[in-house]
Amino acid sequence: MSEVIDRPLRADARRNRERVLSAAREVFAEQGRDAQMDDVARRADVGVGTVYRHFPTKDALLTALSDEMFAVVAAHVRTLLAREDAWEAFVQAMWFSGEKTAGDRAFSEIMAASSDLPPRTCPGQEDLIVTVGDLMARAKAEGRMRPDVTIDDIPLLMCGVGSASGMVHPSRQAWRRHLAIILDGLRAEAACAPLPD
Amino acid sequence: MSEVIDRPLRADARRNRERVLSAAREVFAEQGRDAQMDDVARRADVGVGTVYRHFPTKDALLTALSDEMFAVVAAHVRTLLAREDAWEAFVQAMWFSGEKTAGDRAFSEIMAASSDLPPRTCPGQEDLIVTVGDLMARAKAEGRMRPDVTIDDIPLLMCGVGSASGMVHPSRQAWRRHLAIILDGLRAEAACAPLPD
DNA sequence: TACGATACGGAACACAGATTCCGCTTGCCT
DNA sequence: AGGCAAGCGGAATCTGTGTTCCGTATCGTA
Repeated sequence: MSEVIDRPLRADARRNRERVLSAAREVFAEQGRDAQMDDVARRADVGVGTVYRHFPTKDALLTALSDEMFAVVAAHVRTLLAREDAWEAFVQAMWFSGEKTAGDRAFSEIMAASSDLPPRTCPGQEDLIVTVGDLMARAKAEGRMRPDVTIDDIPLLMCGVGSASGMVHPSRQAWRRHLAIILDGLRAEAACAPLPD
Repeated sequence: MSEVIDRPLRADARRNRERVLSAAREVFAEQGRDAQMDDVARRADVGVGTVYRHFPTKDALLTALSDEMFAVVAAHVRTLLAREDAWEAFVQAMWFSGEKTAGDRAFSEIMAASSDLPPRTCPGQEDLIVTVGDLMARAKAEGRMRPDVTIDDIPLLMCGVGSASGMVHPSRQAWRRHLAIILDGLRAEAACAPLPD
């Protein structure tokens, strides 16, 4: 057992940690997961060494950012649970996720990552699954959502919206059209045949 | 002007070129565009040098494969033009593209590539655009397809299906559910509000 | 069969980008 | 103010891959 007593960070260290995180958010959102650690350091106005002091590896940094993203989305969606109209709440949840996903290249890439290691789950992600699952159950009960969709289909759909969002397209924000089509396809009336499988 | 008289390849060279192409098809389809040239060479049972003799660069190889893919899809879709029912033909075209895209990781990655260079176009791709565009126009005229979709939306949607197809999902071939939802969302009756933009 | 041109294999090289290392600086505590 | 552990910067290192090079093998022709 190594002693994991995390003594409070020194003031400058705490500050730098924040700088690194926020620089990383920007850099990875813009350039995707292939952005370089040096860029992050430069944007944070800090040496690479400092980045590595706070995040032992590039992957750790990306993981931190991704977990954070999930947490943000999960928190927002949780506030939608109170809505009377579950279908409407679900739709809002999707738009919010889309907004976040389409605006963050690294995040969509990470979601799409198929090859990578056993798919790790973070609290935010689990929370999201539960919350959205709840909305879906209610929306189906309302008769507004097609009954054959599953919570498992949602990450897939959002991942699609995210990865496509970087493509060239006459209209910026083409992802909105993409998501609108999907949402229309999820309505109860849209189901003209049961989903395969 | 350099003399581009391409004398016929020597017999063994022609054979090797095929081997390389077919190995590359497999390797890149399985592992995505990050697969290594060495792997391609090994699978083709050939030295790396040989791979490079036929394709001056990894990118050239990927481009060749991608062009080929577009050509295959375009050719198939072209045969659908004869169908009476344009909406049905369009649906078939989408399923065929999905089949091809979902089965080829590198291809979906290339389609999703946003950062990469000015988006190059190959004959197959242009043909595809024309052909699918025609089907769409007719399907709209039939009153079966929502009028606010554009040909420009299609690559986006397919790209989404492709990138999501690698995700973990209880059902293999989850991409079929994904595409089914999108197709339902493209029907004329599904449009409950015009697409954004 | 012999010869020259083509093609081949794969070790060696080059480069990019992640990660480490260590002498120097700075915050915190007495 | 002084001491020192915690942090910092960024040059140097290490590693994984694309690409080149050249001696050798093979093909096609006379």
